Amino acid sequence: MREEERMENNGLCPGLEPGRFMVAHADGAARAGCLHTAHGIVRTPIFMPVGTVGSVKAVAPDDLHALGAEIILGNTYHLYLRPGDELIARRGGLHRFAAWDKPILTDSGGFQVFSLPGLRKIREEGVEFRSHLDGSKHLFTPEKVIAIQRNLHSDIIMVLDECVPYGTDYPYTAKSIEMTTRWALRSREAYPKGTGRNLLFAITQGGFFPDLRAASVAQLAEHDFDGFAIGGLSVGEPKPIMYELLAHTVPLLPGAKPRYLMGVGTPLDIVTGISHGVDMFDCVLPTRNARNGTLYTSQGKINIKRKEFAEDDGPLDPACACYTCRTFSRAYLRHLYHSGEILSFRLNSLHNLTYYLDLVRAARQAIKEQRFAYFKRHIESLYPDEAAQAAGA
RNA sequence: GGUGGGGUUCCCGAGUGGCCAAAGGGAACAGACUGUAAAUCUGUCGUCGUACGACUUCGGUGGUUCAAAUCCACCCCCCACCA
Repeated sequence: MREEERMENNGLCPGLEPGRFMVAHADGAARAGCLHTAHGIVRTPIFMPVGTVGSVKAVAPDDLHALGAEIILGNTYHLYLRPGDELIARRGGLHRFAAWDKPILTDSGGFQVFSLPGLRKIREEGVEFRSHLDGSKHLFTPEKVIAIQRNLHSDIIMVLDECVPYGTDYPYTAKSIEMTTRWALRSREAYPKGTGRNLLFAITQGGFFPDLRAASVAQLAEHDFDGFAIGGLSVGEPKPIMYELLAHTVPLLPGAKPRYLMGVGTPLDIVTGISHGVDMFDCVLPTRNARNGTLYTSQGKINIKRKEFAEDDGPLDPACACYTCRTFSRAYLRHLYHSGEILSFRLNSLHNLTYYLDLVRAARQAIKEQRFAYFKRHIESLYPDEAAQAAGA
């Protein structure tokens, strides 16, 4: 099956050069393509499991290979603080250190500046913050963050950005995108095109103001980044607002470059993103929810801890081919959850990640076969509450 | 047989006259989780009622008191030590 995928890969994007991105199929705004990184080709649209500290929680690389993960995430902030990017560099980089030989994208730490409350100062030079581990003070500059990610041997380096919370006013947001742009340009200067094999992605921001979103994209798009991300969404805003902004922003991003919607989202969010032309996604939901008992199935979302599953001998999802679904009953998975067993985290994570990877694979296939709109309606039908909410009901 | 300690709402366990349907923890039930300080957090948790509230409960029985899980008497059971 892996071999088959590889052949499809070759068939999908013949002659794709290292470091390049290619759109092979389009269906409306949705597109399917390939991104060539230093550690191999990633087929888009893709979901990237989150492995913040160099580990996709509860899941080993073998499992990730089995469920078809093509690229995972690591985090600059966390790995810099512990065990240290230089230590990882001495181990031969994050791939070798973590025994993951496929691509890795590393987030810049911009999100941590946003999400970790407490002492932090954002100024032109960079961000001063305190470690959540020991309270020690650190300074992240755009240049420093690039250096850290190069030490990690990241395949896709994200620039340092400022992610503003929902509710941030217009004047602040307007200034913020200007600084995020300057930071991105400093990042590009610190790591000129052609220096190494790592790709460099810029992050567009703009809060919840369409014109600022457009301005941020315009400022960044004229420069030679390898990809463009949309940051600062799904930070507490109502879903219709996020969807409107997504619909507004994605088409502005350069069509020839990969487009990455950061930190999003639910299956519906992802399919919606794909429909607008997003190529890459990451989110903690499948792994975090797995650990908290919320599982995604072909019938929609279920909470495995519910009493109704206590004597349910059926598989978690009859339509799923993952190890968990092939092997265990809902009753057993519920028991493992209630007993606080470590195996619960692993089996649930395995399943949810399989669901997400299957989802993007199915989306890719639907695009290829020109039936993406139908596919999207099907996914919407699985999450009626969320779809209604997104529609503003 | 003696001496001492104890029996509290599903479990453990606070509570020694009114502010007690009774702290806290656990279990149970339900919900949340979106570039992971998340193996986390929130709610419910005697019965009936949407609620103000009403009713029943602290081993048993009887008593003292305006008022008892709390005081008294007897009884039942458990634990420790001594015989």
